[in-house]
Amino acid sequence: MTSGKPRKLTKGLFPAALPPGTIVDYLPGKTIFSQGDKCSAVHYIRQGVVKLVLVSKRGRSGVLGFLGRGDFFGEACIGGHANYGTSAIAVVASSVLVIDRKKMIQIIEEEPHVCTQFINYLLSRNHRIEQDLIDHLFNSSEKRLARVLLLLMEYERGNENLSIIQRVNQDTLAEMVGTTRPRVNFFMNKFRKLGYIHYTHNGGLEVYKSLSKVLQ
Amino acid sequence: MTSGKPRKLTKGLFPAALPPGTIVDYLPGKTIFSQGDKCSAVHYIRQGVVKLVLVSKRGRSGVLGFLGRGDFFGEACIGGHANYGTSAIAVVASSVLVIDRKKMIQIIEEEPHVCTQFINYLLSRNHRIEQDLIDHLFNSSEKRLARVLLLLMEYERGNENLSIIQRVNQDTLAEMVGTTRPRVNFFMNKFRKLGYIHYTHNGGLEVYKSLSKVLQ
DNA sequence: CTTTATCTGTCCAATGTTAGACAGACAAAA
DNA sequence: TTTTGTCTGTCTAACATTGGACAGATAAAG
Repeated sequence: MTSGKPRKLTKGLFPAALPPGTIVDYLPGKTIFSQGDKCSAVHYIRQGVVKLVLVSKRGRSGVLGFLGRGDFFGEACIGGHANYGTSAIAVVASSVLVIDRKKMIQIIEEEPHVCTQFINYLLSRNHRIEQDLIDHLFNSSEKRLARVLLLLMEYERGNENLSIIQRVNQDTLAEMVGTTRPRVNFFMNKFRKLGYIHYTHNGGLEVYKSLSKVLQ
Repeated sequence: MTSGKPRKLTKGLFPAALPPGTIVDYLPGKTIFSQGDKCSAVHYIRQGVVKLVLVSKRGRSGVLGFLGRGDFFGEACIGGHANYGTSAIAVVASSVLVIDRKKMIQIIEEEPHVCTQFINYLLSRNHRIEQDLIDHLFNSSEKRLARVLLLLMEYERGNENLSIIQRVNQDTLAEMVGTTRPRVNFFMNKFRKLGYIHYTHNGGLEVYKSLSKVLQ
């Protein structure tokens, strides 16, 4: 581990080293924790997809992002946050390792290997959020929608069962993009007319690589 | 450090523990590194304010954020990024500790204390970026501008010399908010008419707490 | 079967935003 | 002094977006 070569986050490397915790399974749509709940455990996704949802002061809700296998959430409690800042909701059937905050801090302090891995994870997570911010800084909602769809397709590939896009409706897309549902609908139809996406017979959604043309 | 109490990032705790590096001073407006440069060192702000600037594919530029004393930047290279993703520019006279990537990785691996502190830092940084993203998800550019001004005033208070806001013109504000300069101008005048901000005789800008009313 | 709930497709008026331009104020440089 | 550069204030037409509504399709629940 003292190699000078750039190291990348190795997804799924954690489970072995992680402290013992409770494994909890969630059905699609189930709430794992709610915004404002007391923040006492770190969560690690063993399997599945989880979305982080936020409700603004004025009651609007937004999706902060989707997380998949190997991602942590609720990790802010390590840094001393008393309450979760978002709700976490399972998008597909998901298996989550729940690790007590104290245990997590302990193992981070005692296992240099876990500590450096966690740093790598945080850096990559950081980068992802930053990309989202950049997306909002530069792109129109049409482009943001295209980007969200393309990102979702990556999760799709990671998961064997093609069930994610089935579960993400135009409302959720609007919350992710930060716009309204009619607007999402407008662009979805546009993308369809341009042949960038396709609605399958069984209510699914196919996103083609050509959609990336929208991002110029 | 095995206390169960929530711990917060202690700003300015790093310097003693950080590996030896080169201290470099920058004058206001000087570029510390440019987007695309080879990424071989982590930077730590001993004193001053630095902004991270990004140029999009289509040539638009945006400000990703301001960083102050105790913040790191260019830390993505720890995670294996080969090039800096943004430019870093000194906003006021700044003193920066430049730490070789390998040395930083080494000390993180060898000093549990540094490792946990760095994790705390990354968590807090993460939170800040997330707040920016939330801002873009929910707020209009008027509110984002108000928020940016209020955030800048916090830096102002941290620094003895009231020189930051003097250096941040409407162009930069537009880049931070993700809108156009005339739009910024429009809102600035609106805020002024409402008595939320005030242009001082010497070209400075005073932001009053009442500006937070804009954020509802 | 009927009801209920959910999702999509569509429309519209009001509002927000962009991209470009141009003039005036001002200070630093020549 | 003149020039140059930078910043603010202002305007406008084109365009993007919101928020609200409503109807139809479809599937699940009673």
